[in-house]
Amino acid sequence: MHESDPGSISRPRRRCCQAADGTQRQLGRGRGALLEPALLIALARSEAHGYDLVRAIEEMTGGDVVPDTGGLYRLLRRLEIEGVVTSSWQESGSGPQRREYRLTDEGRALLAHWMEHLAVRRDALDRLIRAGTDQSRGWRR
Amino acid sequence: MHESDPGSISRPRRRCCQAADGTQRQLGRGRGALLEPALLIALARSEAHGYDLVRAIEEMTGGDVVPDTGGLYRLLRRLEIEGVVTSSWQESGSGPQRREYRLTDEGRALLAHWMEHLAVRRDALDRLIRAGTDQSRGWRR
DNA sequence: TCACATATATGTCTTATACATATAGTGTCC
DNA sequence: GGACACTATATGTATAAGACATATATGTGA
Repeated sequence: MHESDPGSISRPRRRCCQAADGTQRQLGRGRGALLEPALLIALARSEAHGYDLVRAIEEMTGGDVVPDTGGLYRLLRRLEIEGVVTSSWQESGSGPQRREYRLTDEGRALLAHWMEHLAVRRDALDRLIRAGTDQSRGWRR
Repeated sequence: MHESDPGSISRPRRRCCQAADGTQRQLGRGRGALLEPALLIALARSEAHGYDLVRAIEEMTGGDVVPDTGGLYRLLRRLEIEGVVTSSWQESGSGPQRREYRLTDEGRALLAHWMEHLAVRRDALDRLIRAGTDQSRGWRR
């Protein structure tokens, strides 16, 4: 019907990233779909427990991806249900109990799929960045 | 409490991408947070109406980002409310009515912010891909 | 008349993400 | 021994993006 005017204009405007405390910990409002592949890559390197994975992922991405621990554990649970990882409680000596996760064959297959995927996404991202950079250099139209 | 075993194991397993029809149109289950920056970049190049933007974005990303039209129009509306774009109906001759969008100064500022952001994300993605590739080459631990 | 392309728009369900919070063990510093 | 910090796993919940279906209107060509 082609109607409707947008409401009465401008607001504070959130940034495209930014956590609640004002720090920039997330990638594009946190959404870059990097958590699952990062987790799989970390686990392909070595079996690990959840808390380790948080730091492994942070390190692998140069500090740019700092997973939410809640989300990470939920993701691990989901991946286990889907047969991508298996887990077992460690009967270690000291400290709180820890669950150790390892990739299954299916998990390795999924990782391989993700790798192709990330390459495609990087290409798309590169093209976008180039388009945007050319733009700001000023040769319009 | 540390309890709970995940349910009775494996399921069909969705891919990390794939649309409902089996085609691969999305990036990582569609979530790459590329739509907003792609739209801003396209609009920085030239004012345009929504339908054009779909194709411009597709072209800019080498066909890897095919925006959902519904989401795109909703995004445009949101951006207008936030003062990032302005729009006006075109009184063109033939065809259905079209709304033309252009970036505001605030929009250009947001784009600049996005550009820094995309660069960070690309670096994170590169590190991830490198970590995963090294991994599959087999030098474990 | 019917299909198709252009063009804008809404309805709605699912999922990820973000953030807060709960819990428990272990060490340390005063 | 109490306060605190760190390790470790987990749940509750609100929001927002995304995916898909569908509605609408105009115009073209078979």
